[in-house]
Amino acid sequence: MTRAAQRRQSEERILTAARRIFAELGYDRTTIRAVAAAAGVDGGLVMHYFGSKDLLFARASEIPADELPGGTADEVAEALLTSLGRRLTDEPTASLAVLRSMLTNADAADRYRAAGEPQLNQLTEAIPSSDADLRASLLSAIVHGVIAERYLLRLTHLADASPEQIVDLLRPLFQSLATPPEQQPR
Amino acid sequence: MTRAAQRRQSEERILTAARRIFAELGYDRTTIRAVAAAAGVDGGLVMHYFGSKDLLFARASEIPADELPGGTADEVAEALLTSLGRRLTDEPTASLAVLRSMLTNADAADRYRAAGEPQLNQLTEAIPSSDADLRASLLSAIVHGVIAERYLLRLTHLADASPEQIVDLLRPLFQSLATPPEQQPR
DNA sequence: CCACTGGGTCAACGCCCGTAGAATGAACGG
DNA sequence: CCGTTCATTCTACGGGCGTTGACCCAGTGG
Repeated sequence: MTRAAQRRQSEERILTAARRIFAELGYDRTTIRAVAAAAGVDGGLVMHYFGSKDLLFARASEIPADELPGGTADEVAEALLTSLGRRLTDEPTASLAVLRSMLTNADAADRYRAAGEPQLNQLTEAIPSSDADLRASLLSAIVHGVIAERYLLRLTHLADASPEQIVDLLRPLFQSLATPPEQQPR
Repeated sequence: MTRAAQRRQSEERILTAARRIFAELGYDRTTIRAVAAAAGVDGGLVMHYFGSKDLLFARASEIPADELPGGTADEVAEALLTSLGRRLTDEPTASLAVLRSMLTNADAADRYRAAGEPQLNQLTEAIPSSDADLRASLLSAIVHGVIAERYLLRLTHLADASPEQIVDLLRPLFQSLATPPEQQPR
């Protein structure tokens, strides 16, 4: 195998292992040695490629931004539900790594805020109300609360439920938050 | 000062410092030395009194159970809102210590589950629906999600909002979750 | 007043971690 | 074919941690 390919493969194996272990144990409890062992390489190699544990975490927890399409409050709420349904269907390991670490690691907390900010802004703009920012924050808190308890804490009823069931139960809540009283149809 | 009083005072100072630091940094990042320093004593004394870091955490994070009165689904939902309002008004340090650590510490996760279980059961029993357990879990997830983002992540809009404002926005959501369709007045 | 209990301190041990740097050997380019 | 690059490993250092046990000294009870 060529050297370039070898390197790409090793980096990929390290990143995959890092994502899994960071998501399982959080930043503090994952050790570079453990990641290296899971990837089948030596710890020094991880250093050599990624520079430090912080940088490895940064690379392992890069999250593809899940943009919400603009539109009316109802449409944006529905888009947020769809996005949630997707994240409840296939487990997003990289964002779980951030979620698992955000309460005990400042970097992870920043990354969490940064990842949620565009969604938050889009929600805020779509909600026609003076307390739009608080409503948007509550929506975001609900989404992340559900994901955290399902995947990280594995509370049985949330872990066992189907994505559709959860999304259906949350739909009226999202509509209620997205639609202030003075805008609701009577 | 008598020796018994001296000891009680020292234990109390240690526990208070431990609660604050555990809530701030989480289990892993708080060191016994830091707790001892904050309490103005030596690290060895903490060991002497509490036996181990785990036991100290257990003692520091004892949570007074916040029982929900029974009743109809609506009443229980309102009681849950009241309880939330109380927790949004005066910061519950001990339960923040658990919350901060639950994603990275198995003990904290267990304590979190144990603390939420009675509320969860009471909610489940009050909700007249086959998916009552999922609805109750969602309610619990929302409560904890809001508290976590307000106190631990300090997302500005949630941290700045008044408890009343938050409770008022959540009331319709709680009613929606507590009242399944076939029970709703038309 | 004296023997003793017990609150409190201090220094040290053993462990694990992130990180650094030298060493090795196989792919590479001319 | 040979010098060089580079993927990879190995060994070690320095620091922080939980935990331990010896030690000191002020209350305490008789």
